[in-house]
Amino acid sequence: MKSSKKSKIEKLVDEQVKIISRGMEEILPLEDFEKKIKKSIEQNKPLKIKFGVDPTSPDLHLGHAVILHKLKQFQDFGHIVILLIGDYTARVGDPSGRSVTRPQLSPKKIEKNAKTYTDQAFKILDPKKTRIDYNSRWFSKMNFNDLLKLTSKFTIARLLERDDFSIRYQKGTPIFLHEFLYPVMQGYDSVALKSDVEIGGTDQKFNMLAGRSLQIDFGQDPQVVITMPILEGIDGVQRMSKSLGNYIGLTEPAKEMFGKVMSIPDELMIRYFNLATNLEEDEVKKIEKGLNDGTLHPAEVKRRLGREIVTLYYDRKTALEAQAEFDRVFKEKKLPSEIPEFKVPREIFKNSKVWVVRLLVTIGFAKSNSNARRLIEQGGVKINNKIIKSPELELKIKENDIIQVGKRKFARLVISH
RNA sequence: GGGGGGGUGCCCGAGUGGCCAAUGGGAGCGGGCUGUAAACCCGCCGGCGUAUGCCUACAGGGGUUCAAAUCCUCUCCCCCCCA
Repeated sequence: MKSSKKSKIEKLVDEQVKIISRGMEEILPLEDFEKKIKKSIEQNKPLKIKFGVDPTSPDLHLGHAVILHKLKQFQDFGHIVILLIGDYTARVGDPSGRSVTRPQLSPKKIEKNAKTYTDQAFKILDPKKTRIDYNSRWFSKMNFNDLLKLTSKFTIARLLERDDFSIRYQKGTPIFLHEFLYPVMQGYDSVALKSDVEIGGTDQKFNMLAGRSLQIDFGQDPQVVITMPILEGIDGVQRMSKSLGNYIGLTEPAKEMFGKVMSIPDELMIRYFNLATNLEEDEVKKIEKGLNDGTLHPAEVKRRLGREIVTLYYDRKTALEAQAEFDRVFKEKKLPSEIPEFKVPREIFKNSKVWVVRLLVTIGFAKSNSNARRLIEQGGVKINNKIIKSPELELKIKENDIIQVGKRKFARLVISH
């Protein structure tokens, strides 16, 4: 009797651990994780899963979604997710990319960003099992004494272990003192929240482990650290990020999403299936096999990937429409079904004609006259599907003329009076 | 506090008096090939309405010179070594 009950709990533990383990990079340490899950089941008490959020760039993309999906799995098991808005740490600035001096964000702006962030996150997360907190809640009350106490728990050598610090140190790029404090602060967040698990990208490993050691110092049961792989952006090389411009945003229109997926390198497809869709492992294995033995055409597989991803954020129907639109524009080279309108102001007309270069700049398809000239000289500009050959051209434009730059920029002209 | 080395275009990085709007690579952009994939090939990559022309640019100010990214000087910033 007693033993069968115990094994039932163990089965539950195994199940949770198995699902959570899928697609993650590391669980540190695994034994602690099993213990925590077990305790949670036995006492029927959900675990607190912490995820730190930077309110400076509120646009979420598929890279963030990797973690959000994992958090959702925790929620499905009944655990509580804490989205910790790093409003206070945002003022410190992330240690990476020191050349960019971040503008100080006003509390209002931070609040707005946080709202945008959580709205997007709830495309995946269950709001009922999510708590939102702000780390200014504890940091703004701290004094210098508290800070000293905290910092005395870390050594420089330990901080220098961290990858990006040691690289910068070796390269001779400056590391500022306040940047050193970043892991300390993130670590203290875990203490303040008494978190059971912290989850983040592999780049956050050090900071999250700092949380563990601080919690021990504060006499708490240390959190388990789960690191998730960092998804490459659509360039296939660098991590997906807004500033690198290689991202697929969660709120992007379905057509954009689909199109961007189609432009990722083939080698990345399986990784995207694993990290950015909900397909079962076995299914992904099948696809991988098909690709390898040539029974599946890569282009077809990529279309499927596009559909899966769009379906996740919209629905099946929208995904199919996005695919149809893609075929229409890029396979059949037809005009998109919807073309954004641009008002052509009267001032740029001269004797009822418009200089092409000026037109391109006015509607924002070229950064400068020189840029517009180059585009034309290189044959990248079409009006009503006819290539413009001379940058000197003055043209008579009519309502609804279609201007195209490159393969994907279209505009329908509207003449304002 | 003392000594040394640096700051160049989106990034890396050459250039140490004229031939420098500044070699090269990366990123980006346009074209070709294709499956808007990758790889590859060609071209562009400060601005100015039409220019063997002008303007703005090599951390910032001042100066030398017919001529400066390059020399001098002051200021600011970064790195290293010693204390």
